[in-house]
Amino acid sequence: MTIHLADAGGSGTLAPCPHDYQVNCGNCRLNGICLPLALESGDIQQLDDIIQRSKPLQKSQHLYREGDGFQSVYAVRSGTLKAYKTTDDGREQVTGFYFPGEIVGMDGISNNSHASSAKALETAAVCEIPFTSLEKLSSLMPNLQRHFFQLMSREITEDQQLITLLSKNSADERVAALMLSISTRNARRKLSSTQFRLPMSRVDIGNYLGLTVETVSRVFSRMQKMDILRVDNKEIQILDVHGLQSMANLGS
Amino acid sequence: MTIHLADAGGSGTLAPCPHDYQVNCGNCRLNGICLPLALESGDIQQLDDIIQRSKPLQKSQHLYREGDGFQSVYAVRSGTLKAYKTTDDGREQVTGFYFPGEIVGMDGISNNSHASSAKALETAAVCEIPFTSLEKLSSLMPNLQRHFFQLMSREITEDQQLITLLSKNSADERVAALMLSISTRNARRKLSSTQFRLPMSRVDIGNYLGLTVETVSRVFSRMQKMDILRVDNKEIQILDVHGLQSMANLGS
DNA sequence: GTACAGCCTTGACGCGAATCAAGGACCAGC
DNA sequence: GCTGGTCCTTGATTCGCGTCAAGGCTGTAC
Repeated sequence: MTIHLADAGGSGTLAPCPHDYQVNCGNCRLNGICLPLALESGDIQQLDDIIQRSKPLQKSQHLYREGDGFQSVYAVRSGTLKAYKTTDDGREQVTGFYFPGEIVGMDGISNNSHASSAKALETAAVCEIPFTSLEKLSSLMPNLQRHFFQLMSREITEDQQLITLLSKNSADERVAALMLSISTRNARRKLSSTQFRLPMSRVDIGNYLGLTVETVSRVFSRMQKMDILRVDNKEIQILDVHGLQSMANLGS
Repeated sequence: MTIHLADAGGSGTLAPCPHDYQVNCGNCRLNGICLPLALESGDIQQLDDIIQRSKPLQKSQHLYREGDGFQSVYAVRSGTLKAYKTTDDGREQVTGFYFPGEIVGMDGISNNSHASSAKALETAAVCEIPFTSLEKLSSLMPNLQRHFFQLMSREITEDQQLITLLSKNSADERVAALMLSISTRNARRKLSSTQFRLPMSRVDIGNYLGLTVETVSRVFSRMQKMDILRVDNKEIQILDVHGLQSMANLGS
């Protein structure tokens, strides 16, 4: 038996990867929802040229940490990441979960340093996109520039939805909204929208939704009792989508 | 007596303004903190050429409404705006306050339609920046492209700070943090950081911070009793900055 | 001046989620 | 197998803020 992965388990930044894992934007099955969206094949090739692929992150390994110098944004290729900030008193605010096809790291652009940390919730692979290269390419490719503006704008509107959720909605509504969000994002990737495994812990969910673990757990129990969800540890099955939607009770 | 301002008081979108109010980016005293930041004078002229200035908005007049088609972003030149979303049940979530030199409307880029409404809290003037023109100019001027990326990224990090505030901090801490934020933004514009008039109502503050009017009012009373602030209706005087900071108890 | 509307403040009370506490389930390592 | 650690669940209690209610203040129109 041969060990292929040298330098495994390091907790620092990514090491460059000697081989490319035979993946490129042209043949990646996420290219319809990821950055290459709206690019023509010639342009995709150019984008592909600036992207660096490295060995996967292990569970709980950091992609970057709060305060690290900002160099790149990252497209998630597989697995899930969480972005979070740590407050003075050591508590954690999760600012987002990132699934395959989604871009993480855009909060580092404003100060040239990352405003949050990003950590793998399970084994995860990312495509590193050096930002200065992306900027140059964006100047040449209006579609890319526009798409990246749109991605940043989407991050803004999603954050604003979370703000509303935290400010106006009950614990039940918050958890229901998160389940629906995960369901929708799964559907985008042609996965089941009614049955999935949560990549994050109850603590992470609580830290994202502004709730304690106990409350999250109680909400799951309640939903199970109402036959809206079947919950088996991290396995979730949505039994009643409409029930879940009316429980989420989302504004506009 | 001659009336110069025709078409006053309309509640719709901005009417083009026949004259330019003798303002341009080159001589605007906000150009050190606004979009022209980091541009050379020749470039500033080009930026100035795409900007449309129109007559001021009256108090409570809308700049745009949720769902309106997205055409432009806006730089605040004077006065204050609030951005907000209305939930199904008619409640209002304020997503931000915008002071002179700040850019509002970036949440419309992702869907080509505004995700929130923007309304003047007092008489306010804005510079309208048509987005397609801004995109073209950005392709030609790397500094402008970068700066606009940074502005969007800052909006993201600020939203994330609000998320943390809503999720982790008490009513006292939230109000203290807002007062400090306003104080800082005043300082940026060379105004007093310790004495100012709040442009927004208690209701707006509550809708921004996820609190009720009553709670906001109680917090102000408490701060006054502790000699941290002097509150006279909308006039605020910060008596003890350090007290206010420790009350805000902000993470990282 | 008076009247009215909108905004702000203060008090009494109740509810929902945090906190505190205990125990069970699952997994990795031995 | 057993052990220890982490994660999850459930119950009892507490507390901060929302809700309800009443009244005062400010500004504007007349």
